[in-house]
Amino acid sequence: MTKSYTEETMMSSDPQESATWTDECPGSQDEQDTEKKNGALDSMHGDLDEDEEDGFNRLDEDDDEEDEEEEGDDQKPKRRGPKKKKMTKARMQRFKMRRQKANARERNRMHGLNDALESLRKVVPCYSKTQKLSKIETLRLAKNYIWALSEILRSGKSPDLMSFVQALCKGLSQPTTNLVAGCLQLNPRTFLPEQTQEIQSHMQPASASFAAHTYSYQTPGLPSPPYGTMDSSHIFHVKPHSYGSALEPFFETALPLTDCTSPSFDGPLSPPLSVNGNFSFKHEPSSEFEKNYAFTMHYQAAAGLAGPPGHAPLYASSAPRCEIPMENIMSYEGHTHHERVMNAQLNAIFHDS
DNA sequence: TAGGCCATCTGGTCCT
DNA sequence: AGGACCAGATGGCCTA
Repeated sequence: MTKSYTEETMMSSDPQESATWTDECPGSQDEQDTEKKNGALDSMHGDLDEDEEDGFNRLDEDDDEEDEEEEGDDQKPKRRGPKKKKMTKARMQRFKMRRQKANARERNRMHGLNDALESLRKVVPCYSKTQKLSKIETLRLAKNYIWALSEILRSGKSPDLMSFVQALCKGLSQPTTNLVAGCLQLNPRTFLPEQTQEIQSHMQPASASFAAHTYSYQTPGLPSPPYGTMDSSHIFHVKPHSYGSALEPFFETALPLTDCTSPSFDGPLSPPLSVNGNFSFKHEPSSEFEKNYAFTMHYQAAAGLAGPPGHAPLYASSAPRCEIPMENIMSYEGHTHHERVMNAQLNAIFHDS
């Protein structure tokens, strides 16, 4: 929705015509919804318009009835303090005008909030114009992403793609997890705990550490599943048509790897892979597992940025690489100059030194 | 049809 | 007094 309910609009709308003030703003579905809702609500007020005096007198009567219930004695004063002002037609109009202005402000405020959320969607992994993440999933994914990037900077070591995706998907719903995996062209089954254990055995220490972090936190207090579970079991419940099912029986018996009681981390992780899609991954399967599943991400020379000098070589690991067409991960269109600058900076982080 | 997600309205509270 | 912010309520849309 792009409509902006200006104060002029609100001010120009005669309260007497409140049932139709939104008719001046036809447009999108949202706008039409707004019109419908406003119309419905205004029609309620419209009823008040017709007999507003009666309506507010009824309110007063209700209050009086309450007083009678409370005090149960007609001889006692019905109300203490200043007597309620009678709602005259003029006061009713002012009230409606204030309410309309407040509603317009609130709409604009929420639109601003949604705009900010949309901006956030564009800078977290797996941005898609067609399949938008929900608000809550966007926030969770962003939190994971920030955590993952921070962890990379802190440790100066690059995780493998699997660990990164696991971190990204922490606490996310199953559909979102599938979406992230799909965006990264990963088989969600590779997140399975068993696989993770095997992966970790193949990992370079840094990656293993990263994965350990991945499973060392949980999202407490989240609502009903699939949200907020520390284990990754929901990740395995992928749609059959989305991914291979050769190992399905195996995964169905998978045991949770995660210690769901650990409060050490409250958010998911996400790899530096999406922001601008410029990271290079080469696929050189070096193990049977990797040949089957793995797209192990290798962050070139990520070390040394956050770590002590001379730490960089840690990242020139022998970990397998994969080449991921980043345009599939995130669309570049719609990114602002600022975002591109940020992407360039991130690239520098992972490619320099 | 139930549940999830969303936009909007609304009244309350706090701040300027 | 008026605006910002918040949370609850409500109803629409969509999907499994």
